[in-house]
Amino acid sequence: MQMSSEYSKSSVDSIYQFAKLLTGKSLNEVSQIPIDAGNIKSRGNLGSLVERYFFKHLPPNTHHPDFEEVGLELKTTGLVRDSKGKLKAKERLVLTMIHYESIAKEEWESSNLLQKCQLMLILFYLYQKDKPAVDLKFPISPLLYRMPEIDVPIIRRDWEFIRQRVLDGRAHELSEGDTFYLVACRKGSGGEDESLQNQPFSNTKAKTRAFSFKQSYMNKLIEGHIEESGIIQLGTSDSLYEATFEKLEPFLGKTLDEISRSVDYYRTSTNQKGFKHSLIVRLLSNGRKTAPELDKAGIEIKTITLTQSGKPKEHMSFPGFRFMDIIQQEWEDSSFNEKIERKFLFVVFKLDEIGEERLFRFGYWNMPYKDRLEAQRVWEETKRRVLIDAKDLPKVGESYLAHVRPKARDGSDKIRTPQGEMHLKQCFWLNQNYLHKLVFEELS
DNA sequence: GCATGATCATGC
DNA sequence: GCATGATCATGC
Repeated sequence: MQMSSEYSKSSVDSIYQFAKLLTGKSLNEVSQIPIDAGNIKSRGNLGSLVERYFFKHLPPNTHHPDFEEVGLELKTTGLVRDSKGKLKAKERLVLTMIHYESIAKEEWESSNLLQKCQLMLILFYLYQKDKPAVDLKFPISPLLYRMPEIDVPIIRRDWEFIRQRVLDGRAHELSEGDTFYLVACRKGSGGEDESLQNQPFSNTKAKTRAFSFKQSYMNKLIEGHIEESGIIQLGTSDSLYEATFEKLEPFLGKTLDEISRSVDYYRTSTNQKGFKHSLIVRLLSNGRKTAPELDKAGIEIKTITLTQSGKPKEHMSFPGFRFMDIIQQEWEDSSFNEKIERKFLFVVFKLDEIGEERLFRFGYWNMPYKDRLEAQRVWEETKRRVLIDAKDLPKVGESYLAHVRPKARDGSDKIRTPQGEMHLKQCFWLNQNYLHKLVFEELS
């Protein structure tokens, strides 16, 4: 992918857009400065490596946010997969140290915590044991976290609870279970003397603590973020899923042109009807015309384009059939049956306000049994009617699932019917309405 | 806006 | 030359 080497530190959006370039990559793959030998092997501190090698930004050594000018704090945090393959927070997100002396004098509105954490850019990397930090990938797009209005009262209450403990001279009694979203977590090494601090209203030393968001709070954020960005959560770590995800996810929301440029493959004619399909194959196969791995798995890549209102622009066609063939076949060995039993990879585009197509979502899918029965019904009905009158075949209104329509090279692409006439070649189509339901109910 | 009819460029 | 995935076009 072509990388822009510049971003503006005075624009949140610019920083955010720049950060998105990390999506699907590791720091090593995108770093514009060679990474020092010492850091190449490092297994920790990815956050500061990202700041140094990716953002080329030296954060202020103060309690101000990393991007001070726009009040944006940068966080880098780990993800792991649970047993079902879902992405989860590896741990709590540490926000900022608690200074017992100063928090006692603070008000919520002007608190250090709020200044630092109401606007954060959170980068999620996929944690892998023993792997150098610079090789860890960022599998999902960064999250621009603005403390949700609905969460503010709870976080504020948590903050006030912790502050009150300090005011009561009970900072040493703080525990993670005290609060709901925001917790005072232990910070520092083994709990030896050096991790003890003075507190203003008691002579008892208190453990060094930092504000952090609970792991469960992080999981909620991640879940919401994944859903919102249309990322499909795949219930498997199968490498094919993984590979597709890594290739497509960075382009969610991107225009067709941007995807086109990324693989250096362009539409040559406005009438190139299979262009998006070819483009996606190239994107998935590192620029090749075919994706043998997906072919081998019998995966059927289909693109769908939605109008601004979210309806599929077209029905979806399948290979053409010959009248003289279908009347001799059984459903089980028909090509339509063979096709719909496959696993599909749907890649969905949507027209934006100015008519530009953007990658909207994608996902694997296979047709549920009940719908396969309906497909069979339409197929049997087609076979029955071809024998009677090949010019009268199931129309779109006759099934919620599929219908039959022409599929020909041109007006002369006609074939013989059992009635002895020549008629335009036909194929099965999945109905727009069915695709619509599928995209919105089964792909997310 | 929908149903139906009619093709298009590509790649093997 | 032909199958394919997909889109364009027309009429109501």
